[in-house]
Amino acid sequence: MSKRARRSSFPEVVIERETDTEESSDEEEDEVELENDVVEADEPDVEEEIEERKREDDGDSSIADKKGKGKAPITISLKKVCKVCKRTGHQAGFQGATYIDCPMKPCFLCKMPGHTTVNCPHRVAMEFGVIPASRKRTHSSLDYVFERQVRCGVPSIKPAFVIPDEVNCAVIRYHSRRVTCLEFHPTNNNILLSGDKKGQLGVWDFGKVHEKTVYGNIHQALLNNMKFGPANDGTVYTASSDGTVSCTDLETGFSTSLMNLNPNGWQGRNSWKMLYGMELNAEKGLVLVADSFGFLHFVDTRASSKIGDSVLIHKKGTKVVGLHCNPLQPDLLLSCGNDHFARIWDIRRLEAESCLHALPHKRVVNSAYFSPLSGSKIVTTSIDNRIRVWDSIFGNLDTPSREIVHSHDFNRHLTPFRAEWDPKDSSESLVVVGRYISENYNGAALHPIDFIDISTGQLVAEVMDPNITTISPVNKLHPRDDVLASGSSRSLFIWRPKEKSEVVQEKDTSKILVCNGKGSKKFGDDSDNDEDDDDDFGDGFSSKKGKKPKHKKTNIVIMPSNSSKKKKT
DNA sequence: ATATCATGGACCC
DNA sequence: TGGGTCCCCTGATA
Repeated sequence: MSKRARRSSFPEVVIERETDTEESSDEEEDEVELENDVVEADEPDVEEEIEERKREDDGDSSIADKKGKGKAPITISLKKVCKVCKRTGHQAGFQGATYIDCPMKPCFLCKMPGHTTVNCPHRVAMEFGVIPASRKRTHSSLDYVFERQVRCGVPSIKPAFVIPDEVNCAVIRYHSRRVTCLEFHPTNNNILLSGDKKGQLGVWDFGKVHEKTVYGNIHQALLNNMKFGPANDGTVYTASSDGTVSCTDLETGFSTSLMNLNPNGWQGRNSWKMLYGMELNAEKGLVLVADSFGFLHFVDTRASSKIGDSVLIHKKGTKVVGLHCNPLQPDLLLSCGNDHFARIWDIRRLEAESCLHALPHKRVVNSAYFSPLSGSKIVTTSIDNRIRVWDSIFGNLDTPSREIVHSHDFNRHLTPFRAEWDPKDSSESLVVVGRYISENYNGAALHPIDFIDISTGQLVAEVMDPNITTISPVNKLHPRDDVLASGSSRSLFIWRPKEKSEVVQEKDTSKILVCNGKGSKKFGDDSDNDEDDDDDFGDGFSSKKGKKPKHKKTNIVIMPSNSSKKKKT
């Protein structure tokens, strides 16, 4: 009790010397256990003790003598130490399902010093975790023009957003590594393609749930991007960190390599080229693909070979992570990368330094997309935890027209977060993006998927499922249906609006597939009687944080990986 | 319950 | 500019 009271009286940043009696009695106990080996005299304060330990580590002579007397060196942990800043007096980490930030670090959400996530103004606000920065140039002449001449053409009542907020079906541990990208089939409404870190390509008919295929022979490393062939929707183009672009027939899995940037194999990391962003130009029959050294390459789809010279489009030696062509003017190319810029190019006049606009960011830009219908807006996701909206008509592109603070931190073990447009939203304002930071939902730490109205900066909806305890960085909204596909770790989820899914659920009873041999072993015995399988989804769902999630009754079908995946090699 | 690891980018000099 | 070091809300596996 006294500990807690004292902590709450702390100033936010300063840590006082440890003089608390209760704490020091703890220390003494520890020291007794340590046989008074290291700290004997007057109680030094903690920092001094740490110093002493350091000196010991460095082989300070007097301590070394002590060691020489046969006593084993002892590392003491007098107090609980913050795992983030290694100081005492506080601890960062989960308390139940709530994460306590280290007060010595800048806010984990907005990156500003002086407060933590718990009392971050961007979290305390109504929008809860998402708040817009104030609009720039609020009374410019452009705004006046917009209000007078354009607003009247825009329907005054925005159509209500339909949010797919309930998991309708899923494949648990579909992939053997984390999902890196998702793509809906352009004509078949129930087909979802997924790429993973290993380079495998998944084809899933989520209408039939069980119909799924994994092609494992296309790439050797991360499948970073894919696009359907514009002329033939039975083929898909893929770009990978193995440095190749492939074209794969979805029926047969037969795949041809169109380009290989590492023809001589592994020559060290300084020369190994990886492909990230990819885009198609149907008109010209081109695949545009960008590598990890800042270069853009062209592949002729008809000749199946690289053509033309590569062009440096981002700072030399930095990764270009995203490419997107303007939906109305396909010659306009948007690129983004690790040099903290998103850039707009005209591919008809493309050469180094020829970019039309450079959109500066504070950190790496994970993604940059033109708005899907008019192409007049741009949404970028940057690892400074901000989503930026740039307006090419009503803004000057020098500064974003809006910045939205949103938790989507970089983590080397996660697929980078990307805010994705809703292609069905005629107002071009709805965006979906996964959230990194967790929230305590009835005792479970969950990472929701956020729907943000970028015209207001407001959080329209946050969707989560108590059974999805992992972060969902990969999300895609269906081009025609009210469906959200999300990739979370190795699993895929299909979300639909609640009412609709309940109707469907009555008809079809097997909505969740559990793959992977180990998972299936645990549940293999129950696989036949899917009447009362409401205990668990599979061990991919077991929660580390907080209490085990309780959830509604769901039917589970367990498919051992070797039988369910017809892996073509 | 707990330890280990995978391994990209920031940041510092 | 390049090498060394650090890393927090992971997630799978031992």
